Amino acid sequence: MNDRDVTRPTNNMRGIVELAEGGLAQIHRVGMVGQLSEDLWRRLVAACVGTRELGPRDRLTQAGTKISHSALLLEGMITRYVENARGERLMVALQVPGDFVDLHGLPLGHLDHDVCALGHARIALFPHAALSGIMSESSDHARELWRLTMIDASIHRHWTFRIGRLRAAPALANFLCEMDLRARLSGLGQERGFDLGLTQADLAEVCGLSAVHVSRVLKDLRDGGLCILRDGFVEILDRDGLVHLAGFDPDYLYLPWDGHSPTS
Amino acid sequence: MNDRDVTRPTNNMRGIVELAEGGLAQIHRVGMVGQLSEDLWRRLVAACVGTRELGPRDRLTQAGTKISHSALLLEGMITRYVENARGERLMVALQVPGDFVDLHGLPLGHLDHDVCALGHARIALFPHAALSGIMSESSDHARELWRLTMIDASIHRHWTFRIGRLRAAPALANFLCEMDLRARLSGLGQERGFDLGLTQADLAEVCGLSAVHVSRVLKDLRDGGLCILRDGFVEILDRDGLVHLAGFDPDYLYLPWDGHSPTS
DNA sequence: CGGACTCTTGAAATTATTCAATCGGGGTGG
DNA sequence: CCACCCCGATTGAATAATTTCAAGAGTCCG
Repeated sequence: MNDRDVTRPTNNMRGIVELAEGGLAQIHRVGMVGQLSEDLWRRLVAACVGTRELGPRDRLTQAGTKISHSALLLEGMITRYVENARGERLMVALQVPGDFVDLHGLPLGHLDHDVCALGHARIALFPHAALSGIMSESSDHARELWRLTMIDASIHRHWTFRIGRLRAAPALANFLCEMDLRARLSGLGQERGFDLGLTQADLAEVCGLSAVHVSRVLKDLRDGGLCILRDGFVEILDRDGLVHLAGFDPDYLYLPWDGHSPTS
Repeated sequence: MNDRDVTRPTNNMRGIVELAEGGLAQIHRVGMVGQLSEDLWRRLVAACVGTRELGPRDRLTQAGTKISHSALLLEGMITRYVENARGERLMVALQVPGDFVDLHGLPLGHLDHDVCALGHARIALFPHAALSGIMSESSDHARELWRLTMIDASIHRHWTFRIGRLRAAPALANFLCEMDLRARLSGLGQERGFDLGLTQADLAEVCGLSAVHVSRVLKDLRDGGLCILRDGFVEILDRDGLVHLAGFDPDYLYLPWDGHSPTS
């Protein structure tokens, strides 16, 4: 219980007045949106109505609330989590710069989960009306946006697999491998490691473990010379060893150079 | 190991010659596709190139293989599962009649997981080219199809939550509640219960448990007067009790009458 | 300095897995 | 027809994995 209470999101929604107009020039392409066509990207930049700053644990969206905009993460990290009536909670996704955070809100209208910032974050906002306009102009663009959300769904599937079939140590290693790769793709992260803004309690919520057990497993990874997590920074000591322990295979991320063509 | 080997899928792909042409009249609308607009449904029926019969454990699609058609499940049940190089395996979705089985293959081009029939199943096939045509004619239709896949993703999230945060008994109860509801929506399933074509080993793969433990937990549910699973049929004795144990809330299924409008 | 948060560690309890044996039903080949 | 075998389910016992409870150390910050 205490593990959970300490990370409750705040409800500092920050008014629309704080939108930074003219921030469009600051929208650079990294990570996932780098896969989009030039033409779609230009239209997205034109459709952006501004950026917004989020502080730690600021909630962006709440389950069940209708939404009219979708957000692209520019800086920082954002978590999406499911919580039931009993307060049991699990993170079901983690977004890095270049990820759309709630593009699925466009076809769905409202979300089934909450969305909140982990540390400081900056997002770009796109009105659903404008996105719908882009979709109706070009079905290729519609498919590109659809595809982004389907990669997100693929990641969901592998998170399910990770939690359901891997033991604590391989599961944590697997998660760290995924984030190491995604962080490097989004411009964060170097050969040495990457900045994962998570506490051990957060990691527990990602992997369906208790915070205490995460502490023990991280000690094992550390003692095993695989990686060290300190102050939110994951230092990779033995990437091959980590990948092997995790049984990590990045196919599910649908990276553009993985030998498959994206569409038929 | 043995638990897994016994349920290995067969590779009886059944040739395209077995397509039952003119089976279009047999495509009735149940379950999820009942949410689609009349107009889209008509176009889908026109785009269908036939139906196909699948036997128990027949594999429909394999991870990594390019696909050119998507399938709508008409009868029976189909499972989607993730498997890693070590043979560890987990079911990540279960489809009932009225569900599109691999519509996400349209924007993705190939799947990250395997798809196979549980018992006997019948599917309707739609060429991606025809579906792309439907999408380009109407962005409303594109959005409807997109929405179906996003509900699928929502279910993924809640499967992750179930496995990551619920104990064995609540998790199994939660899964049974979901399938009870979805089976009734797809025309299977009565007040008394529903036909879930799963063995205990299958249930273990759904909930990330061992088959032995599933057996024990089912005994507890039986002894507790909640439900009885026999020969694949789930008899619901105390639906409220089951829902309570599970902490089940069906919001994540985005049912059309749940008080939210589907789109903005 | 106090308070909140994070991490660590030990010990006990709980939960789930593994191993192993058994039992019954349904099919199959002799 | 019957013996046999495979599969699914069940149960016990031992083991392993993980959680919970509890205490304490270090850090940051007002």
